[in-house]
Amino acid sequence: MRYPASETAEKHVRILDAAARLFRERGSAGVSVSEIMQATGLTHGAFYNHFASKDALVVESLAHASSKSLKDLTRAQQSPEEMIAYVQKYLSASHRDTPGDGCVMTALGSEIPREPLAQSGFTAYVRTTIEKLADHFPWPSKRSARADSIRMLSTMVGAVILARAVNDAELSDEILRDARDGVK
Amino acid sequence: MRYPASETAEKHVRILDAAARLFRERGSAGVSVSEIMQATGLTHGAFYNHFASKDALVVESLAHASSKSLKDLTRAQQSPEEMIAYVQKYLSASHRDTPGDGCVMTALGSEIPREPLAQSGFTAYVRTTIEKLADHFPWPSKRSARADSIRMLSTMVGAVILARAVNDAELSDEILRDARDGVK
DNA sequence: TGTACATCAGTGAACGCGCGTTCACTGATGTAC
DNA sequence: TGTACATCAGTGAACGCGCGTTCACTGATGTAC
Repeated sequence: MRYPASETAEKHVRILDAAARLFRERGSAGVSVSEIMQATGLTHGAFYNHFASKDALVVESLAHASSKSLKDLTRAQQSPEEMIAYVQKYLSASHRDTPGDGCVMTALGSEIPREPLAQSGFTAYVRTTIEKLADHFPWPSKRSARADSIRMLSTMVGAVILARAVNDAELSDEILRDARDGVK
Repeated sequence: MRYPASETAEKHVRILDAAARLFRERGSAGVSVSEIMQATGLTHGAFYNHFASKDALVVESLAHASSKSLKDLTRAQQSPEEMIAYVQKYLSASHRDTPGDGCVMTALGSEIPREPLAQSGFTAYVRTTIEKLADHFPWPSKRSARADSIRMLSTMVGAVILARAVNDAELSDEILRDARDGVK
């Protein structure tokens, strides 16, 4: 049957939200179209009224998630203290424990090379993050800010990925703690 | 038909080698049992004479790959210069461009949390790598060597993952270069 | 404002496909005598 | 040393399953008059 036009756009966003969360939690190959549609309260057949293919959803949902993360970073630009807080939160147990709400780089970093269609969006996300960190984090020298930003982002991404992968809680906490201590 | 007993063990290792390479290149979900067996010159049916399941192969082949990587690191323990060279090589374009021969952390880091059976082996690999870097890399202070080692490993892993994921060659090179410069 | 009809998002059965896994069969190897 | 037979790794057809995708159908919504 036909549905109110006002609801269609809202459902589109709900699919994106559910997909962005599930893909970050389980990888794009680890979630089926049916599961995503079930999470939005619809059936799988309706999916193709919203997206051309699962691949297209992967691309769009990761861009969606990245854009949300960038909004948080943009909000933190207000002050050096908030930039430091942003990085500390990135390296927190709560970020480690909620990949579905977290950064796409840490949730899917090692899978992106195998998703060629998602690489351009991902690259833009990495580039913008590097620039914002370089421009607004309180670096000792402005001359080396960009290189410092790249190194810090690499440490953040690597630390969260390792902290999630390791099945020893103490080692995981230690990795995050040491990474945070390197920022202070 | 029956085959020479001497060849059986050798075939087992060939399966492990092919699996370790393909899994690092394409992820464990991205490679089929048939492909792996084809890569060793056998048919898929023979697989179950060597391994109980695909999951078991994932576990064993990643342990196999990790143990090979650790041998390289152990070889570098001979001198501080070789430890620095090891890290520089880790952060090289050649490591970035050959994930099938490279470090399991960078090839599969963000997928390990979804492979519970592989986590124990992975954790042991991370722990040993941290310890070897802490013990043999020329750190300025022995007191902070372990925390420095964890930070450096995080940077190495994050930088190679980002350098592989990004589809802009300049940015990719820049990430590796800046990460290397942080080590010198 | 009321009526008749076209629209189109959602449903759920059905599709082809590739996957992990099983199994009856093969036949050279290894062993018992 | 020679012979008879049991062993067992490899083959390839077959299995059930879940996947992405398609499609005929439904019926409330939006529109034309």
